[in-house]
Amino acid sequence: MGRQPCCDKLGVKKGPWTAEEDKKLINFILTNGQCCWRAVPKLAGLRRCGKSCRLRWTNYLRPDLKRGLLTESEEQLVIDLHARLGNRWSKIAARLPGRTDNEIKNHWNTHIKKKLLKMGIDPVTHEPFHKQAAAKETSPRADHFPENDTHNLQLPDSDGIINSDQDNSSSSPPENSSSTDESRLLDSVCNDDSLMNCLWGDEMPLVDASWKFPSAGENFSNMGLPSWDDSCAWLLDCQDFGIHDFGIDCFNDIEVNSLNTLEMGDKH
DNA sequence: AAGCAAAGCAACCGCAGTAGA
DNA sequence: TTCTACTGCGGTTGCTTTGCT
Repeated sequence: MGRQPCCDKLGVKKGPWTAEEDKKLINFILTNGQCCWRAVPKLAGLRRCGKSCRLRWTNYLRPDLKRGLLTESEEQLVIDLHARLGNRWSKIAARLPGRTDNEIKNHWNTHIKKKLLKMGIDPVTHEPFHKQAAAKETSPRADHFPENDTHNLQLPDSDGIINSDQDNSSSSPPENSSSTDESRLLDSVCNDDSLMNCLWGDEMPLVDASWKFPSAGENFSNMGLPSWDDSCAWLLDCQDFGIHDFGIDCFNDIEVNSLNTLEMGDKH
């Protein structure tokens, strides 16, 4: 007869995670791997909903996460992907190793949207505003808000990918901005067949960032973690508690050294 | 230094699809 | 086959930080 509810809601803590909670969650997952999230809070000794644990882990604690602002090229990639995929942040995030959908979504809403508006580009349709205005005059059907304009976006095929021959108008850089370095970068990306194949291949990330979780008893040292440049931020976070508090003794000397170096560099 | 507003971001909410009982 | 939990996703909220007056 059904299953137990995900969490009883009563006595479940909400709001920002404390360092102590993070520590418990990381410790638990590093020891036991990702089992069913519903059981995690109980087993880890957390007064949190399983959903909240999963979110915290995937958006913040995962060791393969990059922290910090998106680079220019990442940002440009997001713009291009958004033009093709729309607000499907998880799909977009899948093409940017080490980035979460939440992070990209936030970055889009706070930075990229404004940037595009400044450039005179509608962040929803990726069309220059002047072009839209012209279309509005010629077509009464265009008389609606872009926010609701899902038809104006190219609908992807079953793989979520738009045919490139239909894509020229929506994703090619608008005329009034084509002289920027960013659009040139985008051009080069779009013109690179192998790269585009990689980009638009079925569920194929730019870099295989699929993060295999160690099964119980296994640790991270032999599972091909992403580069230390990419993942060090996570460890720096861990430094808040002391890395060995997690029982992560699997890091080799080089890794710990690089961590120390980064830590030194981070001091300001 | 204090107060206010804007920006940034972590976390929550609710819905939809999927899978198990 | 139906019901319900699980999971993932996108939208939204609200707290914290930063910048300005």
